[in-house]
Amino acid sequence: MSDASIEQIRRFNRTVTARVGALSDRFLGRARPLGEARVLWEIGRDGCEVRMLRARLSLDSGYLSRLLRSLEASGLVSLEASTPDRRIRVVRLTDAGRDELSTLDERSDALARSLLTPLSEPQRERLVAAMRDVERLLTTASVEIRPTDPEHPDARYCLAEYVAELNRRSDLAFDPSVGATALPHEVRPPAGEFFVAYLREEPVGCGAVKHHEGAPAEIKRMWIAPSARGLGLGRRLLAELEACALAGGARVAHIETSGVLTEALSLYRSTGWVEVPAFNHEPFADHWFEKALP
Amino acid sequence: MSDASIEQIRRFNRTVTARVGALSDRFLGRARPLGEARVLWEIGRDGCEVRMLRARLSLDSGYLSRLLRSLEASGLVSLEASTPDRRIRVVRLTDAGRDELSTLDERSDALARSLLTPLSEPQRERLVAAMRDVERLLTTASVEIRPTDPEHPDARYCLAEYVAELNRRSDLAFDPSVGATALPHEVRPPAGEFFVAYLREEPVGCGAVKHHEGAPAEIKRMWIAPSARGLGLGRRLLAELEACALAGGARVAHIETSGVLTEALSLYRSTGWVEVPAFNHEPFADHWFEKALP
DNA sequence: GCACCTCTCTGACTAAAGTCAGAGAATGTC
DNA sequence: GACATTCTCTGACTTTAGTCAGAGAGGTGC
Repeated sequence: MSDASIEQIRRFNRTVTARVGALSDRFLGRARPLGEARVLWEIGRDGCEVRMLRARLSLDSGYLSRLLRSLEASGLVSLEASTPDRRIRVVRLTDAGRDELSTLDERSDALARSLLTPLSEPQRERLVAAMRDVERLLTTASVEIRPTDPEHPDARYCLAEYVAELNRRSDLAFDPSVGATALPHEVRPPAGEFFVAYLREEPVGCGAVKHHEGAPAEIKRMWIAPSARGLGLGRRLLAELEACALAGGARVAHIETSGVLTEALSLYRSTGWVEVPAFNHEPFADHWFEKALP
Repeated sequence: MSDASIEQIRRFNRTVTARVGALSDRFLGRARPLGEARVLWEIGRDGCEVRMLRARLSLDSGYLSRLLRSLEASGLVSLEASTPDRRIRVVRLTDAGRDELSTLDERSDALARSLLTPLSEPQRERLVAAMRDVERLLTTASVEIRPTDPEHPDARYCLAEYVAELNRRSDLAFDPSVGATALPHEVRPPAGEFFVAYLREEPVGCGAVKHHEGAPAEIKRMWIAPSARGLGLGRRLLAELEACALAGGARVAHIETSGVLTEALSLYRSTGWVEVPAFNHEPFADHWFEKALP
């Protein structure tokens, strides 16, 4: 990480927050306090739980409560108790709120246009492409991979999605409870470890390691949410899992997978894993890989 | 300007202001209101005139006055009257202020590092490169080209720099008052027009048009500040001047220039101008161009 | 010397943003 | 059924941010 990189990022921050940040605040905030505009924006067309809002905007509960009250008084949102759990409140846009959001959208478009108009066509293309890169890489950088209990709701959610995806893509019905080889206690310290990848506090991937004293560690249940693919996240998660296996004392790691998971196959092949003969009888597996950990 | 471009910019704004913007506010602002931090930052190591600060941060004079008072009370800055004009006040950082600025710098570096660390080396390189592109293109986009009176101080500044540069780069001494062909009244409506390019309210380029009823318009005094080169600004300024010539009724435009201005030569050649025999006797000129306006 | 600038400061405001402690309802846990 | 927990709301605050009108000191041009 060179000084020149750091310097470049600082220049970027300066230019972008000055130009985009300040402008977008002005654009969005006109005629409505910025806080309210942000809330309105974040609620979105489909409504949203209040606690979600609080988490996403990281606002004080009292403050948010007041903001919502003010929006309700202006007739832009309506609040109601959530049906299953009546402590939770759900906020929805009224028709007027949707109109307001549309004008916010228009302003946001106008801002975007104001950035593009002074540029020539090739410059515009380069700007948009560069913005796409920055946005994707910052998104990638903001993913956090955290050790999580395999029975934590987020872990369960990921596992369920993983199974659903396998079944969707494969003819064989995969039932994780039949011949289960990654039971909670097997991927929980000290036997192993389970990781969940979070993007803005939402689970978007998982993976597990099973330690085996004096034998290769196993990497299991690696999954990335479709919405988070193409960010290079798989590579990062895999590196994390390998590091975990190594830290657990393994010198070699094993992975088995199904040929229907084509992204996984190419990921393994491009990161130093070599295909080996079957080393177990996982019913859904048809490819087996091995890697020597450095 | 496609919808996809607009959409991409909106996504960018969202991601970047959420990630970089909010973070950098938090990073910079800790233990000190953001307003004060920004002022401290903008004063810089070498001190600065108060009116400069006001212009650059576009703050109300009363508000800035109070911010400076508060910084002075914390012992971070000292104020003194400027020596030539005692109305103007100059702010300087004290030793404590410089320390404080260093910690701001460190935080800014830490922020930059926090963006890079989760990424792989190739990703880092791409992020930095994309940030450089975005920063440069946004800078370009934020340049405003405004019609300005040729005797306005900003216009005079640009002209003086233009002359100085010609003399620096050429053996011939160029004296704009000898055989002057772009006198103020010639490049002021209705006879012509003078343009100044502003970047953050500072003049970074100029150019003039002289209309000639029923004859080719002349483009004159085109100059871009060295600090603003490489932004594609010359091309934009030239387009503006051509548009002005066209709006003034010309169907053809003329430019003469000196071979020492190599960037200008290649700009003209790459934007549809064709070299023609000398059409005037400008003492410093050795290349003459013509372009049919669409 | 006079009128007219320019730059800065002060006082008197308002609005927005954010914090904190605690109350109250609904729910899950044993 | 008691108890802890979760989620939301209220009241009482503080701090930032920003605006506006006007005063006063210092300059410039004639």
